[in-house]
Amino acid sequence: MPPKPSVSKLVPKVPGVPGVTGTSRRQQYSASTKRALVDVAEELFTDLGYAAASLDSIVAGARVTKGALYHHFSGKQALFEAVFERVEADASRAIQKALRGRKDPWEKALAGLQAFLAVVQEPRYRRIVIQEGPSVLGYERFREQEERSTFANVLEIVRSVLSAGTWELEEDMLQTFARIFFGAMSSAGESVSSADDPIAAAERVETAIAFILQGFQALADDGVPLPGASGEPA
Amino acid sequence: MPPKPSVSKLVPKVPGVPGVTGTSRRQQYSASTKRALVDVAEELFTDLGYAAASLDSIVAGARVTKGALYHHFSGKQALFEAVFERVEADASRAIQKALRGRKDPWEKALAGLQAFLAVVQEPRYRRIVIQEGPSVLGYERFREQEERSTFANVLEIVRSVLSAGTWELEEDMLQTFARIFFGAMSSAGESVSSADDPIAAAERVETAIAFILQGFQALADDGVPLPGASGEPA
DNA sequence: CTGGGTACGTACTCACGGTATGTGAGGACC
DNA sequence: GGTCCTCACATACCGTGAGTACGTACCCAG
Repeated sequence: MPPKPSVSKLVPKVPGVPGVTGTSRRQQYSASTKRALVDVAEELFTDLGYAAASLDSIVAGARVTKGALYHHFSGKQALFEAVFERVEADASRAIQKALRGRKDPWEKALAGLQAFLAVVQEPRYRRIVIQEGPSVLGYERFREQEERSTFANVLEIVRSVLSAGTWELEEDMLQTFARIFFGAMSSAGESVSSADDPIAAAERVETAIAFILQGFQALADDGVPLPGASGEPA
Repeated sequence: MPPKPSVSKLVPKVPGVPGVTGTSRRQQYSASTKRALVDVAEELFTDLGYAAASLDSIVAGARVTKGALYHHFSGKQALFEAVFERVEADASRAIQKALRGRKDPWEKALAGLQAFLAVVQEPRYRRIVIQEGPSVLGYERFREQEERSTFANVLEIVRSVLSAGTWELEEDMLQTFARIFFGAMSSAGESVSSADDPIAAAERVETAIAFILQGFQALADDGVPLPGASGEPA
């Protein structure tokens, strides 16, 4: 027996800007429902976690059915990836915004650190990227994603800081330092967000990182070469 | 209709040491099946991940039924926790073993670092603890577990190193430093295990960490106090 | 106005975690 | 060495949720 489609319950959903050229109304509707799916998915994944957020509840929240979901995404994991990428992109933008304008490497580093610590506080970033990301995407895909978003920022900062002291060091070693700092900041960020007093904890992290960087400077002043350096410190 | 129990297909499983006192044969059998369940679960969780490893496949591998599983564990998550705790405990023991005997804090730090890097290479540790741990256990429980196993080792090392230079610093700040180093080593460890040349990567990590610690020493020699220090450097 | 294709909706299957209930082998006690 | 009780499982079943097959209404081109 064919399903009874009932009366057309088409509500205009989102009208969209009328003056937009190039996209038909159909495409606008489609993009709108896709966005709605990602929006609801982000919220439910954040609140309940990946496993506990059922597709039924997601499509219900977006006021569509599974047919729509499987039209736009190949499955639950693909939907999660879309959410993941958006959260990561937002985080990356927030950090880059904090970096904009700063010229001094050390100032950049501090600003970047603060922005990163702020991002790690966001529940959606903690849940979707840090907590569920590795498990759902698998480590390989997870690393690939981070590599070209948040980690890229850290790498850039570390590069500018380490090459500031007229050091020239190998790319491998720079990557290693960036990894170390990235991990340090991630872990520190978590401890900040779960601390009783996050503000004080953030300050402690900042002073600790600053202290480490200060040590770098002291070594540079003493003429100690960076490991893997091809040039000599000033 | 009551189930037909068929013929008793009881094979002796594991005889157990006959001379063990205090435990009845029943208890020995029970403990043996429990161990078998955890063994198989560890293997399947490592190879397939938490979600993809079905309870049916686990009980089949252990040659029991779900009745046995639910007699020993309250559910899938509880089984995972048992696996998790064992992997963590093994890792912690491995690190402590590497530390045993070393007296010099710097030597201890290096040995601990090497042991940690070795542990992070193990597939089961990577998969169960790092990858699936936060997602399955939830961040709170995950942190609690790490707090009293692997992280405890790192904390001890950091404490001995930082207090070696006649520094006396606040517990909060020490925790912060330990967190930072723990995260740094975790992240570095991952990059090591996924590198093309893990041995060279491990060496880079060691030199990088050593360089950071060297910076600490340089600052100490220059009379720069550690942040949050109540005492003065020598 | 009419075909075609897109963007869904409907109804279904199957796998998997969890549960209710049965049962037979220890082991304690007399 | 019989009796009885309990523990350590086995069996059969259920609900949920991811994924799928298929149908259909609406938009746009011609």
